Amino acid sequence: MMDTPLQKARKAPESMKARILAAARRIFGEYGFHGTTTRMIAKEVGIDISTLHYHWGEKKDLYAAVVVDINEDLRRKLIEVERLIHGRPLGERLSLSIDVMTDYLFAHPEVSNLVLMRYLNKTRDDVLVDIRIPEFTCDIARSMGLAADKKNVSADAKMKVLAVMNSIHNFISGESFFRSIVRADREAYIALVKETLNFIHVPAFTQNGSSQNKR
Amino acid sequence: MMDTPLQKARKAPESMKARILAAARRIFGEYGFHGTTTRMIAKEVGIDISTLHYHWGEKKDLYAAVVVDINEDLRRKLIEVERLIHGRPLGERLSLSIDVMTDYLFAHPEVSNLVLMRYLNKTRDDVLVDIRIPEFTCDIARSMGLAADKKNVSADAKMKVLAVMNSIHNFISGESFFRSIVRADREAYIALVKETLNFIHVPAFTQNGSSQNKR
DNA sequence: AAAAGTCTCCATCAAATGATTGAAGCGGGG
DNA sequence: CCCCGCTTCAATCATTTGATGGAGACTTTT
Repeated sequence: MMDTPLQKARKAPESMKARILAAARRIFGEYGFHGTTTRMIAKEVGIDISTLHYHWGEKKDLYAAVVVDINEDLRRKLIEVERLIHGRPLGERLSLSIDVMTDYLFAHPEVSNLVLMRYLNKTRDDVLVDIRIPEFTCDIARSMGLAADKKNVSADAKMKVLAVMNSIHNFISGESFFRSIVRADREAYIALVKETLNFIHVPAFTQNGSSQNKR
Repeated sequence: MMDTPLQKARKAPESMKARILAAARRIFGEYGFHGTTTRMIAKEVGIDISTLHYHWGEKKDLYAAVVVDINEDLRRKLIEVERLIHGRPLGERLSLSIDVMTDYLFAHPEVSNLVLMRYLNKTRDDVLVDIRIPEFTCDIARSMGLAADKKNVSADAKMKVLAVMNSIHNFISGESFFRSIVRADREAYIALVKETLNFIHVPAFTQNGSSQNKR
């Protein structure tokens, strides 16, 4: 006997609220805040817009939840990476971080999209969310040996971290665009991204003058 | 005797069509395609929306015109930079390019914004414009000595150029955000950006292995 | 000075969009 | 079995938004 649509939804392993959030991540990540309509998200989940509003309230509240969600994911991943690279020499730390973060972000491109959109696009209705990037930046700076502790990080060190982070996000978010330029399939493109990121960043951080951080 | 509003507009040095385009650059650059309404642009110019539609037709046509406009500006600037750096050694070429392009883009941040948005945000209504980035990429690759001619540029070389270009655009577009992180005023931030870009990119392109391009 | 052309605005429309309301479906506890 | 809370949806509302028509102001042409 067939399930009614309602029963089907009930049986879903994820709650409706979580399913909406997941869909919102994808759509907001693809089209941005103003480019996304609540109807687009509802359609992606296969529900009515009133159900969406029932669970999340206003559009901007849902968007705020999405931003918090991806920030949490990003934080978890960064902690994981920090553990992984602990104790290795700087060049290796950087190379490994690039490798792991690139793989992660290619699997979750909406993270890069939303991070980048967050400081590129202004939003007419100001959505107030605590963005965690400043905090992450300090963490990474310490982890890369650019600062002694995460409280006292120089502007210079922060800028270097931002440069590395952004260059990764850029290649993820611009995938479709850049792939058409270099004419590569997905796999080849990912390899190219890693190669390029290593080419650009490793020499800068391992050159003489910052080699005291190597160990 | 006071001029009527109409007479005042007539006397404007720029044509109404050009004024609308200039305002559209700013607003589209700030809020993106969907985040911008024709009313916002009209208000910025101080005119009625019907006047805007009279000169430019549909919203997407105006947006397309803006993209073409910034691409033309960017092309001109790149040619200028190419002339400026001609004949110098690679490290100097790169450093000088960063300096000049950074100054230019900080004076016209909507250029960076629109370029980045172009390959980040999808647009619901597909605006079809020939984006010139692929062409620029090849030009710069040749200019940087990464390719013999602009017809045969390897994927590898293109990726390196894209990495450099994007890192500049990023620091311009994210100015307000990044400045709050590093707590710098505009002038100090610009200096930090140049310093960071040189720190990141110069070693990569002047290290042993690519020094044959140094000449 | 009349006519034609150009440009601008006011009023208005139709569609899209964010949001709400009330009714109905569904499941669990009495 | 029936009530009750939780969830979902169809219908609907109010506002925003892209776009247009027509009248009026100004300039140029005749």
